Amino acid sequence: MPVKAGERLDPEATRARILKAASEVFMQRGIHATGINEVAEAAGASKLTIYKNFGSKDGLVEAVLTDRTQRVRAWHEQAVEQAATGRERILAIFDLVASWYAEAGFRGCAMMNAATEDRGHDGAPRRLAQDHLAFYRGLFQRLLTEAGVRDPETTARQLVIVLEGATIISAVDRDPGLGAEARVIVETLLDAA
Amino acid sequence: MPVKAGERLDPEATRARILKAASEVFMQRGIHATGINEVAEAAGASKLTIYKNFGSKDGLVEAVLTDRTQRVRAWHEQAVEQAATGRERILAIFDLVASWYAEAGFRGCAMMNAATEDRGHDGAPRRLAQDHLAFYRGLFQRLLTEAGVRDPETTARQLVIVLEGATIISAVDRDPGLGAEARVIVETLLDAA
DNA sequence: GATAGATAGTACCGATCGGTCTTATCTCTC
DNA sequence: GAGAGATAAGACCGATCGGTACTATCTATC
Repeated sequence: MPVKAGERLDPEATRARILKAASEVFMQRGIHATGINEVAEAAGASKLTIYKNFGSKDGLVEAVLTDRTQRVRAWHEQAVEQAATGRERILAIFDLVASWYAEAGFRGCAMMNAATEDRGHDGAPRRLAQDHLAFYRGLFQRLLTEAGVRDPETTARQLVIVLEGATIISAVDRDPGLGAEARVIVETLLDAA
Repeated sequence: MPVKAGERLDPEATRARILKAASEVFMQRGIHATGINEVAEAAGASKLTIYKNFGSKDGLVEAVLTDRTQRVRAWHEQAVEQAATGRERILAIFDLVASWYAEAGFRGCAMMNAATEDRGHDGAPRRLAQDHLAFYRGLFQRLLTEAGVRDPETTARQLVIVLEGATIISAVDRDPGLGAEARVIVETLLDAA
């Protein structure tokens, strides 16, 4: 049948529903391992609607990753704003990711995972992953400058290394404790900076 | 034709040749994206020989990763033995990985990449990746104990985070400078430990 | 209420994948 | 030199994939 009986006809909501379902199934099973039919079933949408909205699987992947990085950035900006000092603001980022590690079904960073799956290509996944890393570098550098650190650029790069290292190990080992461990490293690096 | 004319008939060498070719093509293009036919062509072997030796693609993947983790461990043990003090030995590990980051076509850690591609399954890739992380933890803990660090277990976990973070960022950004950056972090952590 | 757009469901297509099988030809061992 | 094992080359199979086409039916708009 067409349009589930009694439901509103809302293209925006349909697109958002597909994005959410695709994001979840891509994260849990991997992008390459997930077929469009699975996305359609998970989203309660038809393949026609998916291709009307995103053109191709690559287009869907790019849209999912773009949506994801934007949401993650917004969450970080929000968490930072709710903390007081420069140092507290930096630690707030690691408290936020620690809460992600503790979520059921945590599978790492969507952008790094996609870039890893798509290695060998220089397409959207790798570009978006690089942009995502650059966002972290910029955010840390801004906060470190506010905190009066001597070399914000260098320390920012160090914090990104710690963040991504904790993320991938947490995903592989299914260990939510990496959030606390990363925080300890960050405090040491901030003390030394 | 059969057996390339004039070549020795050496099953061990054939198996090793397939492992090497599969390892390279898997790393460059991704495991999921690489078909058995591509492995066969890269190895100069037939599909029959591959399936005789490894049973299935999963078997080949497991053999490649097992071979890889063993080689990496041996290289690390060797690099460690050639350095003098406990601290120098730890830094020797990061000098070794820094040289990997600088290699053309560096694509990250084979075990982490495979586990990421295969997320959603609890098969050999994830198990071997966990074993690989455990090896690093054990090696660092041993060296930190030799160096007289107060809490070798905690510091070892910190060093693994730095190592894996630098590795994935180097792979995504194609930036060999991550090796030097990781070394600086490690020195800071060792000074504080 | 007529028209247009959005959508579900499903069949379908060509390509590719993992895996099997056959054939022929090489090397090695006795 | 005869038999056994190893190997290359490639045809083949069923399943699945990304993507398209078609039909039917819903909602939104005028």
